[in-house]
Parts: sequence; structure tokens; C-alpha cells
Amino acid sequence: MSKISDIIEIFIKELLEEDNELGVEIQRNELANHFNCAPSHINYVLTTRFTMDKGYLIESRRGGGGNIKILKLNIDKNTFVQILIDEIGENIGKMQAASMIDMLKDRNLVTERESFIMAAAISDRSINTPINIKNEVRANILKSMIITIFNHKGRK
Amino acid sequence: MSKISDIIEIFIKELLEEDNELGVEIQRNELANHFNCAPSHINYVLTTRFTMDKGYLIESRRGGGGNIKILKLNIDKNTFVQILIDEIGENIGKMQAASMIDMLKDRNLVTERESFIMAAAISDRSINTPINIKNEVRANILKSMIITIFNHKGRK
DNA sequence: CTCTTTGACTATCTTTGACTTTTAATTTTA
DNA sequence: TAAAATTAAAAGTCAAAGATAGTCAAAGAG
Repeated sequence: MSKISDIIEIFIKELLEEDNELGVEIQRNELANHFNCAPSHINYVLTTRFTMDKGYLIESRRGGGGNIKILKLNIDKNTFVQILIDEIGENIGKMQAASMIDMLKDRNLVTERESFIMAAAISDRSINTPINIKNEVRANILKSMIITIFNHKGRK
Repeated sequence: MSKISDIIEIFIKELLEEDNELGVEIQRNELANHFNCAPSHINYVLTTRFTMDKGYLIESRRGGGGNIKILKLNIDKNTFVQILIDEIGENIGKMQAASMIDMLKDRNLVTERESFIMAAAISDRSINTPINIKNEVRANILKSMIITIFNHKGRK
């Protein structure tokens, strides 16, 4: 049973790649209709997959002719690190952490191998702590790695 | 009466051999159902038989459409990796961990930047757990990173 | 005693829908 | 006809229900 959320995510990302540069514009109801899901499902996908820490910006307008714009940001590194650190905060789940690492790779801020190393470090099975502190430990490790990366601008 | 755990273990290993390369994806409840055991039994098998040390990597997602992925890493016994893994064992102090990372860098098995990332991940400050489990957590993370690196040797 | 099996409880992720808010379009009215 | 009121067309929010997987400890088996 393929997850509709994932399918919608991929669909939007494909739109973004085709329509390079400025981002894409969608209509929530139309898209929901196309995938035969609840309109609010689109919001779910947007808020879980197209967040700022993954480098996206969402704008929207309600009312007749309203729409949702999804923009892929191109922001400078320092701002970006700050957003990431803020987003991680005191604790972070494994999915969010993993997709943050993917994003770093997609943006060529880390190599593929580095992304694997990072993913290994913050995987649920590496962090064999009591469950109630897992997400805190993960947050610390991830922040630490990210800060390190951005402080050693030398060659990858 | 052969142990159901053993049967499940063999079953999964067969799946892995068929489906060469990428690893297999299972659904916990489905598998539990198939073997008529408690779902948590699957976890038991995974955590006792498909550990990192044995060269397996487990990934999973909860929620609708959730699943468990089991990946077999190509790690030959008695290789350098295996020696490192054995040396790390169940726990490792920060000094020893740091010097292992240095050694990897000295031998050009990891780049300088990778070594920084690794060091950041296993630093005492990152691992903000109760003191009594720090070295265990560090060991797990380090092993996980090392296994990953050697498994992706080709693509730097 | 150690390893296996089970199940109650927990955590996380997805899907849906009822209700709200905002804004454009349309109609009414002075 | 221009402002005001109304209607309709979006999008947003939030929480409940559903779908998985994880954890932990107790009971069972050898």
C-alpha cells in the first residue's frame, strides 16, 4: 500500500524540477481531486515535506482563484545553518532528521558519503538510549555535526 | 520443535538472497501473521539476529504504509572493518574513539572533513546521555558510521 | 540461568472531515 | 456607478480515527 503522501510529495518535486527556477503554483482542491484525497491532505504533505528547514517556502492565497505557491529557496549558507539549528531545537524525530540530511545532500552541501555517515550516526538503532531521551540525543548529535561541517569549509 | 525465531531468521535471510542487492522490505504485522506469532516477536528476531555487528542495517517507518527494511551490508569477515568493530565492542571511551577516527584519517580511509563529522558525532558533548551509558551509545554510533563507510567504499 | 515468546502499553505517522478564515466575484443599493 | 453587502470559492486548522512499528517486562521453555 503505497502512501499517498509520498506520491504527492514526489509529484510536487517533479513539478518543481520541470518548472525550474521560480517554483510552482498549485490549486489545493484540484490536486486533492487528482489524487482522490482530502484537501487538507495537501496541507499535511506541505507541512511535513516542504518545510523551511528543507529549503522550501510556501505562499498561498485564499478566495476565488486562490492558490498555493511552493518555492525552492536558494539562501546563503549561514542563514541556512541557523534555520537548521533552530529547527532541530532540543529534540528531533528520526524522519525529520533523515530528511534534513537528504536535503543537505540534494543541495550539495555534503557529499553522498558524508550523508551516509550522518544518517548512520543519528539512526534509531545507533542511538541505543532509553526511549525518552532518544530525540534529544539525536538533536545534539545532528546539531554538532552540522555545525562542524559548516565550520570546516575546506574541501569536502 | 524448531524455534520460531530461527525459522523467521532463515525466512528473512532467504528473502535477502533472492532479492539481492537492495535489501528487503517487510510489514511487521503481515510477517507476524504469516508465522502466527506476536508482532513484537519480529522485533526480537531483528534485534538479536540482524544486528549491525552482523552486518545488517534496519530501517523502519511507522504509521499508514509503514514497513521495515532490512539491508545486508557486504562486509567480509576477518577484514579490517571487522577488527575495528570487535575492538569497539560494547562500549568505548572518547579518547579511544577519537584515536580510532584519527587512524582512519591517517590511512586515508576517510577525508578530513569526514573525520570531523565523526568526531563531532561521538563527542561527549553530543552524547548527552546519563554518564553510565555514554560509552555504550558512543560505541554504537561509531560502529554504525564505520560500517556505513566501508559499505560505501566505492563512492566517495 | 539464559534465551524465547507473548501481550499490554506507547510512540509515530497518515488519512479524513468538520469547522474556520480569507478573499475574489457578484449583486444590491444609494 | 461606486461603495456596500452578499455569496461563493478557495485555503487553513485541528483533532479524531486509523495504521503501523517500538518498548519493556513478565511468563515460559530448555
